Amino acid sequence: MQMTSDEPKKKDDVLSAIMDAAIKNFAEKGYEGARVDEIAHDAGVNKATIYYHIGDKEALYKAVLSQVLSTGADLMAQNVAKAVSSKEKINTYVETILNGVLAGREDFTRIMMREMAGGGVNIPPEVMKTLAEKILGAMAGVMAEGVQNGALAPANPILLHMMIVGGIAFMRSTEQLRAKHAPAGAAMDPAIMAEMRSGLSVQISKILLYGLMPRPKGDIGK
Amino acid sequence: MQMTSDEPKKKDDVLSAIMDAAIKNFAEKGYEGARVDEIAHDAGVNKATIYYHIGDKEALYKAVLSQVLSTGADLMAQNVAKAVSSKEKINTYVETILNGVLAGREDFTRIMMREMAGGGVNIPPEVMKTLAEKILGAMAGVMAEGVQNGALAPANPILLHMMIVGGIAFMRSTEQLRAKHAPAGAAMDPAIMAEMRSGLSVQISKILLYGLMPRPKGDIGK
DNA sequence: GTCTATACAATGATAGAC
DNA sequence: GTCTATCATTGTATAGAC
Repeated sequence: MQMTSDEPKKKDDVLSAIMDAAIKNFAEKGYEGARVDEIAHDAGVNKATIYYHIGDKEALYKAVLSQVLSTGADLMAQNVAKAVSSKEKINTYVETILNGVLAGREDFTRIMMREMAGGGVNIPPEVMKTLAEKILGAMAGVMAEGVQNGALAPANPILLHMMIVGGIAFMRSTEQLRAKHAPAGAAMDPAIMAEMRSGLSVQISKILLYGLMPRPKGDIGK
Repeated sequence: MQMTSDEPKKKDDVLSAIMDAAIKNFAEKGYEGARVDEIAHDAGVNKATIYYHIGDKEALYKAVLSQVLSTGADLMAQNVAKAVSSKEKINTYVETILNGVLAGREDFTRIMMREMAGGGVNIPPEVMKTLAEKILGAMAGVMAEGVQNGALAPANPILLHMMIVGGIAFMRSTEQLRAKHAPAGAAMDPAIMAEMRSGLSVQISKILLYGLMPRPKGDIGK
Protein backbone atom coordinates (compact mmCIF):
# COMPACT_ATOMS: atom_id res chain seq x y z
CA MET A 1 0.00 0.00 0.00
CA GLN A 2 1.38 3.35 -0.99
CA MET A 3 1.57 6.00 1.71
CA THR A 4 0.20 8.76 -0.47
CA SER A 5 -2.81 9.18 1.76
CA ASP A 6 -1.04 11.19 4.42
CA GLU A 7 0.85 13.47 2.12
CA PRO A 8 -1.95 15.98 1.58
CA LYS A 9 -2.44 16.31 5.31
CA LYS A 10 1.19 17.13 5.89
CA LYS A 11 1.25 19.70 3.14
CA ASP A 12 -1.94 21.33 4.38
CA ASP A 13 -0.47 21.53 7.84
CA VAL A 14 2.52 23.43 6.56
CA LEU A 15 0.39 25.73 4.45
CA SER A 16 -2.09 26.53 7.17
CA ALA A 17 0.72 27.13 9.65
CA ILE A 18 2.18 29.62 7.22
CA MET A 19 -1.17 31.30 6.66
CA ASP A 20 -1.86 31.59 10.38
CA ALA A 21 1.54 33.07 11.06
CA ALA A 22 1.10 35.44 8.14
CA ILE A 23 -2.28 36.63 9.38
CA LYS A 24 -0.88 37.28 12.81
CA ASN A 25 2.13 39.21 11.56
CA PHE A 26 0.35 41.21 8.87
CA ALA A 27 -2.28 42.17 11.44
CA GLU A 28 0.19 43.34 14.03
CA LYS A 29 2.74 45.07 11.84
CA GLY A 30 1.05 45.70 8.51
CA TYR A 31 2.32 44.50 5.16
CA GLU A 32 5.44 46.64 5.14
CA GLY A 33 6.15 46.08 8.79
CA ALA A 34 5.78 42.31 8.74
CA ARG A 35 8.98 40.30 8.31
CA VAL A 36 9.15 37.16 6.24
CA ASP A 37 11.74 35.79 8.63
CA GLU A 38 9.39 36.19 11.54
CA ILE A 39 6.44 34.67 9.70
CA ALA A 40 8.60 31.66 8.91
CA HIS A 41 9.72 31.46 12.50
CA ASP A 42 6.17 31.69 13.87
CA ALA A 43 5.00 29.06 11.39
CA GLY A 44 7.84 26.77 12.42
CA VAL A 45 9.13 26.42 8.88
CA ASN A 46 12.20 27.52 7.06
CA LYS A 47 11.89 30.82 5.23
CA ALA A 48 12.72 29.20 1.92
CA THR A 49 9.72 26.93 2.40
CA ILE A 50 7.42 29.91 2.12
CA TYR A 51 9.00 30.98 -1.14
CA TYR A 52 8.84 27.44 -2.42
CA HIS A 53 5.18 26.82 -1.61
CA ILE A 54 3.56 30.21 -1.95
CA GLY A 55 5.89 32.72 -3.51
CA ASP A 56 7.12 36.12 -2.46
CA LYS A 57 5.81 38.35 0.30
CA GLU A 58 3.18 39.96 -1.88
CA ALA A 59 1.81 36.61 -3.02
CA LEU A 60 1.59 35.54 0.61
CA TYR A 61 -0.31 38.66 1.55
CA LYS A 62 -2.77 38.32 -1.29
CA ALA A 63 -3.27 34.67 -0.44
CA VAL A 64 -4.26 35.69 3.08
CA LEU A 65 -6.70 38.32 1.83
CA SER A 66 -8.30 36.01 -0.70
CA GLN A 67 -8.68 33.06 1.62
CA VAL A 68 -10.37 34.83 4.50
CA LEU A 69 -12.53 37.12 2.40
CA SER A 70 -13.75 34.41 0.08
CA THR A 71 -14.54 32.11 2.97
CA GLY A 72 -16.59 34.77 4.71
CA ALA A 73 -18.46 36.13 1.73
CA ASP A 74 -20.54 33.03 1.09
CA LEU A 75 -21.99 32.96 4.58
CA MET A 76 -23.74 36.28 4.14
CA ALA A 77 -26.13 35.60 1.30
CA GLN A 78 -27.01 32.24 2.86
CA ASN A 79 -27.70 33.57 6.35
CA VAL A 80 -29.61 36.65 5.27
CA ALA A 81 -31.76 34.54 2.97
CA LYS A 82 -32.81 32.38 5.91
CA ALA A 83 -34.19 35.33 7.88
CA VAL A 84 -37.79 36.28 7.22
CA SER A 85 -38.67 39.78 8.34
CA SER A 86 -36.59 42.84 7.47
CA LYS A 87 -35.82 43.29 11.12
CA GLU A 88 -34.49 39.76 11.35
CA LYS A 89 -32.44 40.27 8.24
CA ILE A 90 -30.73 43.33 9.72
CA ASN A 91 -30.05 41.41 12.93
CA THR A 92 -28.66 38.52 10.93
CA TYR A 93 -26.49 40.79 8.83
CA VAL A 94 -24.81 42.32 11.87
CA GLU A 95 -24.49 38.95 13.54
CA THR A 96 -22.96 37.38 10.44
CA ILE A 97 -20.40 40.15 10.01
CA LEU A 98 -19.41 39.83 13.63
CA ASN A 99 -19.46 36.08 14.12
CA GLY A 100 -19.25 34.76 10.59
CA VAL A 101 -17.22 36.88 8.24
CA LEU A 102 -14.91 38.13 10.97
CA ALA A 103 -15.43 35.06 13.12
CA GLY A 104 -13.27 35.50 16.16
CA ARG A 105 -10.50 36.78 13.95
CA GLU A 106 -9.48 39.98 15.62
CA ASP A 107 -6.32 39.61 13.58
CA PHE A 108 -8.05 39.71 10.28
CA THR A 109 -10.14 42.68 11.30
CA ARG A 110 -6.92 44.60 11.63
CA ILE A 111 -5.65 43.48 8.28
CA MET A 112 -8.86 44.71 6.68
CA MET A 113 -8.57 48.09 8.40
CA ARG A 114 -5.08 48.52 7.05
CA GLU A 115 -6.10 47.28 3.65
CA MET A 116 -9.03 49.71 3.50
CA ALA A 117 -6.75 52.52 4.65
CA GLY A 118 -4.54 51.71 1.71
CA GLY A 119 -7.49 51.86 -0.65
CA GLY A 120 -8.01 48.12 -0.92
CA VAL A 121 -5.66 47.93 -3.87
CA ASN A 122 -4.41 44.48 -2.92
CA ILE A 123 -7.77 42.76 -2.95
CA PRO A 124 -7.84 40.64 -6.10
CA PRO A 125 -10.59 41.83 -8.48
CA GLU A 126 -12.48 38.56 -8.41
CA VAL A 127 -12.56 38.59 -4.60
CA MET A 128 -13.71 42.19 -4.76
CA LYS A 129 -16.53 41.21 -7.04
CA THR A 130 -17.63 38.45 -4.69
CA LEU A 131 -17.60 40.85 -1.76
CA ALA A 132 -19.65 43.45 -3.61
CA GLU A 133 -22.24 40.94 -4.72
CA LYS A 134 -22.59 38.74 -1.67
CA ILE A 135 -22.10 41.22 1.14
CA LEU A 136 -22.94 44.72 -0.06
CA GLY A 137 -25.47 43.14 -2.37
CA ALA A 138 -27.17 41.40 0.52
CA MET A 139 -27.62 44.65 2.42
CA ALA A 140 -28.83 46.46 -0.69
CA GLY A 141 -31.37 43.70 -1.18
CA VAL A 142 -32.61 43.85 2.40
CA MET A 143 -33.03 47.62 2.23
CA ALA A 144 -34.73 47.69 -1.16
CA GLU A 145 -37.22 45.04 -0.12
CA GLY A 146 -37.83 46.52 3.30
CA VAL A 147 -38.41 50.02 1.98
CA GLN A 148 -40.74 48.82 -0.71
CA ASN A 149 -43.03 46.97 1.65
CA GLY A 150 -42.88 49.67 4.28
CA ALA A 151 -40.95 47.63 6.85
CA LEU A 152 -37.88 49.87 6.79
CA ALA A 153 -37.12 53.56 6.43
CA PRO A 154 -34.87 54.39 3.48
CA ALA A 155 -31.14 54.58 4.16
CA ASN A 156 -27.93 54.21 2.23
CA PRO A 157 -27.08 50.47 2.35
CA ILE A 158 -23.40 51.05 1.76
CA LEU A 159 -23.24 53.47 4.66
CA LEU A 160 -25.09 50.99 6.84
CA HIS A 161 -22.59 48.31 5.97
CA MET A 162 -19.66 50.63 6.68
CA MET A 163 -21.10 51.72 10.02
CA ILE A 164 -21.48 48.09 11.03
CA VAL A 165 -18.08 46.96 9.84
CA GLY A 166 -16.36 50.19 10.87
CA GLY A 167 -18.00 50.14 14.27
CA ILE A 168 -16.97 46.55 14.88
CA ALA A 169 -13.45 47.13 13.61
CA PHE A 170 -12.87 50.20 15.74
CA MET A 171 -14.44 48.65 18.82
CA ARG A 172 -12.26 45.59 18.51
CA SER A 173 -9.02 47.26 17.65
CA THR A 174 -9.28 49.77 20.48
CA GLU A 175 -10.20 47.24 23.13
CA GLN A 176 -6.80 47.07 24.77
CA LEU A 177 -6.23 50.78 24.40
CA ARG A 178 -9.54 51.59 26.06
CA ALA A 179 -8.93 49.14 28.86
CA LYS A 180 -5.65 50.88 29.55
CA HIS A 181 -7.06 54.39 29.61
CA ALA A 182 -10.37 53.40 31.13
CA PRO A 183 -10.34 54.89 34.62
CA ALA A 184 -12.34 57.92 33.53
CA GLY A 185 -13.85 58.64 36.92
CA ALA A 186 -17.27 59.78 35.74
CA ALA A 187 -20.04 57.45 36.88
CA MET A 188 -22.18 56.46 33.93
CA ASP A 189 -25.94 56.35 33.69
CA PRO A 190 -27.24 52.97 34.95
CA ALA A 191 -29.41 52.53 31.85
CA ILE A 192 -26.34 52.92 29.62
CA MET A 193 -24.26 50.61 31.79
CA ALA A 194 -26.94 47.96 31.39
CA GLU A 195 -26.95 48.55 27.65
CA MET A 196 -23.18 48.10 27.46
CA ARG A 197 -23.31 44.67 29.01
CA SER A 198 -25.30 43.18 26.15
CA GLY A 199 -23.43 41.72 23.21
CA LEU A 200 -21.91 43.98 20.59
CA SER A 201 -24.10 42.54 17.87
CA VAL A 202 -27.27 43.25 19.84
CA GLN A 203 -26.17 46.78 20.65
CA ILE A 204 -25.45 47.59 17.04
CA SER A 205 -28.67 46.10 15.74
CA LYS A 206 -30.71 47.98 18.30
CA ILE A 207 -29.14 51.32 17.43
CA LEU A 208 -29.58 50.73 13.73
CA LEU A 209 -33.16 49.51 14.02
CA TYR A 210 -34.60 51.88 16.61
CA GLY A 211 -32.26 54.83 16.81
CA LEU A 212 -31.69 57.08 19.77
CA MET A 213 -34.89 59.12 19.73
CA PRO A 214 -37.40 57.63 22.15
CA ARG A 215 -40.39 55.87 20.66
CA PRO A 216 -43.98 55.78 21.78
CA LYS A 217 -44.66 52.96 24.24
CA GLY A 218 -45.11 49.59 22.62
CA ASP A 219 -43.26 50.62 19.47
CA ILE A 220 -40.18 48.63 20.37
CA GLY A 221 -40.62 44.93 20.12
CA LYS A 222 -37.46 43.51 21.61
CA MET B 1 15.55 97.46 12.12
CA GLN B 2 16.35 93.82 12.66
CA MET B 3 14.82 91.35 10.26
CA THR B 4 13.79 88.94 12.98
CA SER B 5 10.13 89.40 12.17
CA ASP B 6 10.14 87.20 9.12
CA GLU B 7 12.17 84.39 10.55
CA PRO B 8 9.32 82.63 12.33
CA LYS B 9 7.28 82.65 9.18
CA LYS B 10 10.04 80.99 7.18
CA LYS B 11 10.59 78.34 9.81
CA ASP B 12 6.90 77.61 10.09
CA ASP B 13 6.68 77.24 6.35
CA VAL B 14 9.36 74.58 6.37
CA LEU B 15 7.81 72.77 9.31
CA SER B 16 4.30 72.77 7.90
CA ALA B 17 5.59 71.63 4.53
CA ILE B 18 7.26 68.70 6.26
CA MET B 19 4.14 67.89 8.24
CA ASP B 20 1.92 68.00 5.17
CA ALA B 21 4.24 65.75 3.23
CA ALA B 22 4.48 63.42 6.20
CA ILE B 23 0.70 63.17 6.53
CA LYS B 24 0.34 62.38 2.87
CA ASN B 25 3.01 59.70 2.87
CA PHE B 26 2.06 58.05 6.16
CA ALA B 27 -1.55 57.95 4.97
CA GLU B 28 -0.76 56.33 1.65
CA LYS B 29 1.95 53.90 2.70
CA GLY B 30 1.67 53.56 6.45
CA TYR B 31 4.48 54.18 8.90
CA GLU B 32 6.66 51.31 7.75
CA GLY B 33 5.92 51.88 4.10
CA ALA B 34 6.57 55.62 4.08
CA ARG B 35 10.05 56.71 3.01
CA VAL B 36 11.87 59.58 4.67
CA ASP B 37 13.48 60.43 1.35
CA GLU B 38 10.11 60.79 -0.31
CA ILE B 39 8.68 62.89 2.50
CA ALA B 40 11.65 65.23 2.18
CA HIS B 41 11.19 65.34 -1.57
CA ASP B 42 7.47 66.08 -1.32
CA ALA B 43 8.11 68.77 1.28
CA GLY B 44 10.74 70.35 -0.94
CA VAL B 45 13.42 70.16 1.71
CA ASN B 46 16.61 68.22 2.15
CA LYS B 47 16.29 65.01 4.09
CA ALA B 48 18.78 66.19 6.69
CA THR B 49 16.50 69.15 7.37
CA ILE B 50 13.87 66.82 8.75
CA TYR B 51 16.35 65.21 11.10
CA TYR B 52 17.63 68.61 12.16
CA HIS B 53 14.23 70.16 12.91
CA ILE B 54 12.12 67.26 14.06
CA GLY B 55 14.19 64.18 14.64
CA ASP B 56 13.96 60.64 13.36
CA LYS B 57 11.11 58.97 11.53
CA GLU B 58 9.31 57.96 14.69
CA ALA B 59 9.43 61.46 16.09
CA LEU B 60 8.01 62.77 12.84
CA TYR B 61 5.16 60.28 12.94
CA LYS B 62 4.28 61.08 16.52
CA ALA B 63 4.42 64.78 15.75
CA VAL B 64 1.84 64.24 13.02
CA LEU B 65 -0.44 62.26 15.32
CA SER B 66 -0.19 64.75 18.15
CA GLN B 67 -0.72 67.82 16.03
CA VAL B 68 -3.85 66.71 14.21
CA LEU B 69 -5.44 64.94 17.14
CA SER B 70 -4.82 67.74 19.60
CA THR B 71 -6.09 70.33 17.16
CA GLY B 72 -9.28 68.38 16.57
CA ALA B 73 -10.04 67.42 20.13
CA ASP B 74 -10.72 70.92 21.37
CA LEU B 75 -13.38 71.56 18.77
CA MET B 76 -15.62 68.83 20.08
CA ALA B 77 -16.34 69.95 23.61
CA GLN B 78 -16.84 73.52 22.34
CA ASN B 79 -19.23 72.62 19.55
CA VAL B 80 -21.28 70.13 21.49
CA ALA B 81 -21.64 72.59 24.35
CA LYS B 82 -23.18 75.12 21.97
CA ALA B 83 -25.96 72.78 20.92
CA VAL B 84 -29.10 72.82 23.05
CA SER B 85 -31.25 69.73 22.60
CA SER B 86 -29.91 66.19 22.73
CA LYS B 87 -30.85 65.76 19.10
CA GLU B 88 -28.83 68.82 18.14
CA LYS B 89 -25.92 67.56 20.16
CA ILE B 90 -25.86 64.26 18.28
CA ASN B 91 -26.07 66.11 14.98
CA THR B 92 -23.26 68.40 16.06
CA TYR B 93 -21.12 65.50 17.20
CA VAL B 94 -21.33 63.77 13.83
CA GLU B 95 -20.82 67.02 11.97
CA THR B 96 -17.80 67.93 14.09
CA ILE B 97 -16.14 64.57 13.59
CA LEU B 98 -16.68 64.82 9.87
CA ASN B 99 -15.92 68.48 9.23
CA GLY B 100 -13.95 69.48 12.28
CA VAL B 101 -11.77 66.79 13.69
CA LEU B 102 -11.22 65.11 10.34
CA ALA B 103 -11.72 68.37 8.44
CA GLY B 104 -11.29 67.55 4.80
CA ARG B 105 -8.32 65.42 5.76
CA GLU B 106 -8.98 62.17 4.00
CA ASP B 107 -5.28 61.59 4.53
CA PHE B 108 -5.46 61.75 8.25
CA THR B 109 -8.48 59.48 8.36
CA ARG B 110 -6.30 56.80 6.83
CA ILE B 111 -3.51 57.36 9.31
CA MET B 112 -5.97 56.92 12.14
CA MET B 113 -7.30 53.68 10.65
CA ARG B 114 -3.80 52.28 10.47
CA GLU B 115 -2.98 53.55 13.91
CA MET B 116 -6.09 51.95 15.39
CA ALA B 117 -5.31 48.71 13.56
CA GLY B 118 -1.94 48.78 15.28
CA GLY B 119 -3.58 49.25 18.66
CA GLY B 120 -2.96 52.98 18.90
CA VAL B 121 0.36 52.37 20.59
CA ASN B 122 1.96 55.44 19.02
CA ILE B 123 -0.51 57.96 20.32
CA PRO B 124 1.28 59.83 23.11
CA PRO B 125 -0.44 59.27 26.48
CA GLU B 126 -1.25 62.92 27.01
CA VAL B 127 -2.92 63.13 23.59
CA MET B 128 -4.81 59.95 24.41
CA LYS B 129 -6.05 61.52 27.59
CA THR B 130 -7.24 64.58 25.75
CA LEU B 131 -9.07 62.44 23.22
CA ALA B 132 -10.78 60.37 25.88
CA GLU B 133 -11.91 63.41 27.80
CA LYS B 134 -12.88 65.81 25.06
CA ILE B 135 -14.26 63.45 22.43
CA LEU B 136 -15.45 60.24 24.06
CA GLY B 137 -16.26 62.33 27.12
CA ALA B 138 -18.46 64.60 25.07
CA MET B 139 -20.50 61.71 23.73
CA ALA B 140 -20.77 60.12 27.16
CA GLY B 141 -22.04 63.43 28.48
CA VAL B 142 -24.62 63.81 25.75
CA MET B 143 -25.94 60.32 26.30
CA ALA B 144 -26.04 60.50 30.09
CA GLU B 145 -27.91 63.78 30.00
CA GLY B 146 -30.27 62.71 27.23
CA VAL B 147 -31.17 59.44 28.88
CA GLN B 148 -31.75 61.07 32.22
CA ASN B 149 -34.24 63.60 30.91
CA GLY B 150 -35.90 61.12 28.59
CA ALA B 151 -34.73 62.70 25.36
CA LEU B 152 -32.63 59.73 24.28
CA ALA B 153 -32.82 55.96 24.49
CA PRO B 154 -29.86 54.37 26.30
CA ALA B 155 -26.94 53.21 24.19
CA ASN B 156 -23.25 52.58 24.59
CA PRO B 157 -21.56 55.96 23.92
CA ILE B 158 -18.27 54.39 22.95
CA LEU B 159 -19.97 52.19 20.40
CA LEU B 160 -21.81 55.21 19.04
CA HIS B 161 -18.55 57.05 18.63
CA MET B 162 -16.93 54.07 16.93
CA MET B 163 -19.85 53.60 14.56
CA ILE B 164 -19.62 57.26 13.57
CA VAL B 165 -15.86 57.36 13.19
CA GLY B 166 -15.67 53.88 11.73
CA GLY B 167 -18.47 54.56 9.29
CA ILE B 168 -16.86 57.77 8.11
CA ALA B 169 -13.42 56.19 7.87
CA PHE B 170 -14.61 53.20 5.86
CA MET B 171 -16.84 55.30 3.62
CA ARG B 172 -14.00 57.65 2.83
CA SER B 173 -11.26 55.13 2.38
CA THR B 174 -13.33 52.95 0.06
CA GLU B 175 -14.55 55.80 -2.13
CA GLN B 176 -12.22 55.13 -5.02
CA LEU B 177 -12.54 51.40 -4.70
CA ARG B 178 -16.32 51.58 -4.80
CA ALA B 179 -16.30 53.94 -7.75
CA LYS B 180 -14.18 51.44 -9.61
CA HIS B 181 -16.36 48.43 -8.90
CA ALA B 182 -19.61 50.35 -8.97
CA PRO B 183 -21.42 49.11 -12.09
CA ALA B 184 -23.48 46.62 -10.10
CA GLY B 185 -26.39 46.53 -12.50
CA ALA B 186 -29.16 46.31 -9.92
CA ALA B 187 -31.43 49.34 -9.97
CA MET B 188 -31.83 50.75 -6.49
CA ASP B 189 -34.96 51.86 -4.73
CA PRO B 190 -35.72 55.54 -5.55
CA ALA B 191 -36.21 56.37 -1.88
CA ILE B 192 -32.75 55.05 -1.08
CA MET B 193 -31.20 56.84 -4.03
CA ALA B 194 -32.66 60.09 -2.73
CA GLU B 195 -31.29 59.29 0.70
CA MET B 196 -27.82 58.70 -0.68
CA ARG B 197 -27.65 62.11 -2.25
CA SER B 198 -27.81 63.92 1.07
CA GLY B 199 -24.59 64.66 2.92
CA LEU B 200 -22.81 61.92 4.81
CA SER B 201 -23.21 63.72 8.10
CA VAL B 202 -26.97 64.00 7.64
CA GLN B 203 -27.29 60.36 6.66
CA ILE B 204 -25.40 59.17 9.70
CA SER B 205 -27.28 61.40 12.12
CA LYS B 206 -30.60 60.28 10.72
CA ILE B 207 -29.77 56.61 11.08
CA LEU B 208 -28.49 57.06 14.60
CA LEU B 209 -31.41 59.21 15.72
CA TYR B 210 -34.36 57.48 14.09
CA GLY B 211 -33.16 54.03 13.14
CA LEU B 212 -34.50 51.89 10.35
CA MET B 213 -37.81 50.79 11.82
CA PRO B 214 -40.59 53.05 10.55
CA ARG B 215 -42.11 55.44 13.06
CA PRO B 216 -45.67 56.57 13.53
CA LYS B 217 -46.51 59.61 11.41
CA GLY B 218 -45.33 62.88 12.84
CA ASP B 219 -42.72 61.20 15.00
CA ILE B 220 -39.86 62.32 12.79
CA GLY B 221 -39.19 66.00 12.96
CA LYS B 222 -36.65 66.50 10.18
C1' DG C 1 10.86 19.36 -0.26
C1' DT C 2 13.89 21.54 3.13
C1' DC C 3 17.98 23.97 4.76
C1' DT C 4 22.33 27.11 4.75
C1' DA C 5 24.65 30.72 3.17
C1' DT C 6 24.74 34.73 0.75
C1' DA C 7 23.88 38.27 -2.85
C1' DC C 8 21.73 42.41 -3.50
C1' DA C 9 18.85 46.42 -2.87
C1' DA C 10 16.87 49.73 -0.13
C1' DT C 11 16.61 52.86 3.61
C1' DG C 12 17.32 55.26 8.01
C1' DA C 13 20.58 58.02 9.80
C1' DT C 14 24.74 61.07 10.32
C1' DA C 15 29.34 63.39 9.71
C1' DG C 16 31.24 67.25 8.07
C1' DA C 17 31.61 71.00 4.57
C1' DC C 18 29.52 75.28 3.62
C1' DG D 1 20.42 76.09 9.02
C1' DT D 2 21.16 73.50 4.78
C1' DC D 3 23.41 70.25 1.65
C1' DT D 4 26.38 66.26 -0.15
C1' DA D 5 28.27 62.11 0.42
C1' DT D 6 28.42 58.06 2.73
C1' DC D 7 27.73 54.30 6.06
C1' DA D 8 25.62 50.65 8.57
C1' DT D 9 21.81 47.92 8.87
C1' DT D 10 18.23 45.34 7.64
C1' DG D 11 15.37 42.44 4.98
C1' DT D 12 13.87 40.23 0.53
C1' DA D 13 14.99 36.80 -2.30
C1' DT D 14 17.59 32.97 -4.37
C1' DA D 15 21.28 29.62 -5.55
C1' DG D 16 22.75 25.39 -4.56
C1' DA D 17 23.69 21.52 -1.27
C1' DC D 18 21.29 17.84 0.78
